[in-house]
Amino acid sequence: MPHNVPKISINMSCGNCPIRHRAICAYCEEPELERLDDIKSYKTYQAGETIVWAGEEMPLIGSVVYGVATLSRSLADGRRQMVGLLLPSDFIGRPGRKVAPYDVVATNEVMICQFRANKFNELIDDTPALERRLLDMTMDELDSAREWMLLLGRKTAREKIASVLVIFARRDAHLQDSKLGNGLRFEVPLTREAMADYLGLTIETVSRQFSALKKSGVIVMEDARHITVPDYVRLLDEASDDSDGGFIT
Amino acid sequence: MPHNVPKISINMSCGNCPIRHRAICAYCEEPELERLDDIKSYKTYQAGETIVWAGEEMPLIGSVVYGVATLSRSLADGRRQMVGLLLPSDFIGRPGRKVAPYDVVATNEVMICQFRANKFNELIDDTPALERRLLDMTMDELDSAREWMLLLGRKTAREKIASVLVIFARRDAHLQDSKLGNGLRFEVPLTREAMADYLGLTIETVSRQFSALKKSGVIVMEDARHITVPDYVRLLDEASDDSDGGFIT
DNA sequence: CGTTCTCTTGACTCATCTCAAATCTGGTGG
DNA sequence: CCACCAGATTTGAGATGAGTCAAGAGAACG
Repeated sequence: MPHNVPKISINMSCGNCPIRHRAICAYCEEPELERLDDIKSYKTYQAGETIVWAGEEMPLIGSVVYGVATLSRSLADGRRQMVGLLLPSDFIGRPGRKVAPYDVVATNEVMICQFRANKFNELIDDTPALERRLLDMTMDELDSAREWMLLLGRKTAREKIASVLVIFARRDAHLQDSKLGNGLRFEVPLTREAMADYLGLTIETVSRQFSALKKSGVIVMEDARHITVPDYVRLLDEASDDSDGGFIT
Repeated sequence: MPHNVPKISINMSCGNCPIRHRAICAYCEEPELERLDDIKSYKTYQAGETIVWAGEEMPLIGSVVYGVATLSRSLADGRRQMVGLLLPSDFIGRPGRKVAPYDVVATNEVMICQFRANKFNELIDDTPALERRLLDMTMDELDSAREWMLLLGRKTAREKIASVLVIFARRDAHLQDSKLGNGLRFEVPLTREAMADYLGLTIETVSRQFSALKKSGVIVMEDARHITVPDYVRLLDEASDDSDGGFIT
């Protein structure tokens, strides 16, 4: 397990789980948590490991506890598009689904809180707190998928890179519990290839746009994976992200 | 009202509504339907009318009864991306949402079964059939949004056009209750501009690809809005849609 | 019949991709 | 400690798919 990751005992109970208040279980109270406790188990996957293969039987349903995984689809000739990024507390699977529609790949070491599928399907049917939480999470994902459609369909390569950097910056500030602002330094959690798949670009274009943003002074690159943003508003501007009316988000 | 649309009385009750078995109310039984009946009203919008403005207060929550509407987002400089197509039975709105994240525009004349927002929010909280249906519909939408991400990020202009034609063909076959197959003839329900916004292209490119597919014999164009597909599998092939393993879908 | 809107086509530009090679990095074994 | 290797990243040169700008052809409408 990476050393900068919360220590988790395999016997951990839901009550002291790090994603307790953001995951599918967020709206549950004690009695419901106990039922979840009964049907869950933790499993870890290595960096690079494919957790689920698209087109094959859906082998699990559960939540990411730590690590980053990607959701992606491919065309027959190998062109690949990432369709989602799974961060801690995000949910994998759909109640009642038999065949997986996407590949799920661990980019880091990933721990998943897995539920036994048939048990979970029963549980969700008579646990409104669980179902409502899943609805809210699914609607949030739908909103981000649509935001991503705007990026994929209409943004330039430079805007795409700036946009993904904003996302990484936000994620990092959230993890560190620090504020977004100037001088922010964070790690790029994906390879250039994964970013290319995420943004609908080639890895060469990703690399070139990093260089271009560096040359323009929008970012400072310590190395390929460590970025400092001298002027956060400038970065937001490069992303053409008009969702916020000028507020730092 | 267009003449080829089901006749709908404004006093129609849920029991004989054309979208009764596919909309948000699909899982409801008589008593629940009656409660919906109480808080609903039908409203029609003209072709071209903007039903909801992104960034403004969400003025309604409800279902499309007939007609086609589009969901779209724009960047500050006017670049526009469609993020969803609303067909009969599709749901508009999110319980509890105050600000609309997308523009909703009627392409046809559209009728919407509207619910009073606060009443609907109350109702969904104690009507599991309603909530479960909304969850299923939202998950379906998430799947199609992700499918669309693959198209936007990785398909060529020609593949994009072929893909959207497959969608129109399916929709038409479904409406007509006819089978998909060779010699299929259908109407293109969107302008070239709307298709461009849908596919992340310009209208010129859309037009050129129509011409190219015509020249290759993949489609026959009676006029700009009426297409015949001599060989349906060929069209599927042009779309590079590998989701089905060769079955006609 | 103009008028207006949608659609098509042409000529040219440019952003991104493709193919290829160089550089950097971390890890391995001698 | 150093030489070597594999994988990740960067950079260059040239090709190309889609965009831009502009004009013309249909179709719909009053």
